[in-house]
Amino acid sequence: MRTVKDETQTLDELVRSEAAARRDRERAETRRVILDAATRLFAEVGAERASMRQIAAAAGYTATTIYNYFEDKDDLLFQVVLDGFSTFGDRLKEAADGEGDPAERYVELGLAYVGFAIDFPYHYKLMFIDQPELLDREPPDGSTKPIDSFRTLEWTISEAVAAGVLPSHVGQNQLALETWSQVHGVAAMMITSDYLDADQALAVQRHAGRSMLRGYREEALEERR
Amino acid sequence: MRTVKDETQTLDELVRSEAAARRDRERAETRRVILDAATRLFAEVGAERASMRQIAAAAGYTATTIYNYFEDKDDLLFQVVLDGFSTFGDRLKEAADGEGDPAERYVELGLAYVGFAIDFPYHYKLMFIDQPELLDREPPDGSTKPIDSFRTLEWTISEAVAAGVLPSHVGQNQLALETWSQVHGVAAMMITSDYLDADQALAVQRHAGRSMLRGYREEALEERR
DNA sequence: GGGGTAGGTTAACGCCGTTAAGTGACCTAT
DNA sequence: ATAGGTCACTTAACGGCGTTAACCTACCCC
Repeated sequence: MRTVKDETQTLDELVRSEAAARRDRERAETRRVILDAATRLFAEVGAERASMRQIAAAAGYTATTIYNYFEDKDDLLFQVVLDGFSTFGDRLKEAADGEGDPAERYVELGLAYVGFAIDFPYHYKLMFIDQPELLDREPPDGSTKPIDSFRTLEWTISEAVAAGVLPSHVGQNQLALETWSQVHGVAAMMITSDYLDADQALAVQRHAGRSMLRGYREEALEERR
Repeated sequence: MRTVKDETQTLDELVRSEAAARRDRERAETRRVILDAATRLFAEVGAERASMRQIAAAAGYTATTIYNYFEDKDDLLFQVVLDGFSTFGDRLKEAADGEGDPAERYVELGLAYVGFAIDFPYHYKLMFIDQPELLDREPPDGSTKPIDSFRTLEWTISEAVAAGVLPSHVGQNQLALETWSQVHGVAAMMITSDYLDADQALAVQRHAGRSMLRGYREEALEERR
């Protein structure tokens, strides 16, 4: 009944590898389904109010199944947040790579930041308001840390300093913190309070960002006198 | 056995009113004990993680007793937040009434805002980050709404506009939103992230606030040309 | 002194996140 | 072909949560 050893092994391995591949595919698919359900529910009712049982039911499973794919609720949240940071990083990069001089790009970066908060308010809330400690968590798969999305900001600022648009004696780190605080303030106010809707937030950022830059530029000019 | 009608009534009423007074006093005292325990626990472990049972135990009661004094956990939280807004309003007023020209007071107001966040980080977190919807809630005892604390900000801004330090064509409401967003950004970053400690937050506010003002003033000057 | 009331308790409900144990289908190997 | 093992998934349970209902008891008032 047995064929030559080589052929048998080859067939065996083929069968085995195809089975393994299918298992992997199905596993990834289930993981995706759960992750999508979690993202939707976190977005709709907030991270705290979305329960594991609800998420599992939305994905077509019972709560305990989630623990086959994620460590716990916190881990599930983290994976959702990682998706958010990926988009966030892309948006910032896009804005920073746009046309215009360093000053213009500085302003555009602020608008892109607020724009992300407008387009993904629930992600923003998770990433920067509710679970800011995730900013510093190391992704298990070795990809870049969330906080690295901010390299774009630092780079844009250093270019602006080099161009003489921002003052150099303040320190680039402090300028980055000031800028980040300012844009985060607008985003956070829009998301958590009723006093700033999306349109107002953009208007506020447009004017406040330019005013900030204007003040900085004045200081940079003085610096060179 | 009965004495004259008048005397009897007087004595009766005296006894009754003293008993009632004692009841009221004890009731207020118990309420205070619970409120203090709640404030401490909310501050120490966060509003979400502090349970009614823990708060009650810290106050020397069982959980259900709290419901004799507060509607529910949310109401308890609100009362803590109201205390915070009282202090907050005082701090802002103090800064706005200080010496100096309108420009100086504008900067000082921003520093006072961040200063409150530094001195009462847990209150700030409850008031503006975790439960911002309480900003608009009406206090049951008819006292001023939390959001009214911001009248000081609006007043300071309108003085600065009148003095020609801030541009007038932007609108005072928008200027207030821009300013509030900026200071809130610094406060929120300090409290929720690890990238800004108290000293840095003050340094950031000092410089960013002045830069902002500088940009605004430039614009106000142009306006009059 | 008897009845009502106010402040406190215990017990319970239906949630929550999470773990342990069990079930059944499919894979593997003889 | 079938026994054994693995893996996805389920049910059951634990302790804790916010909150309500029922009860107890000490005091106030008539």
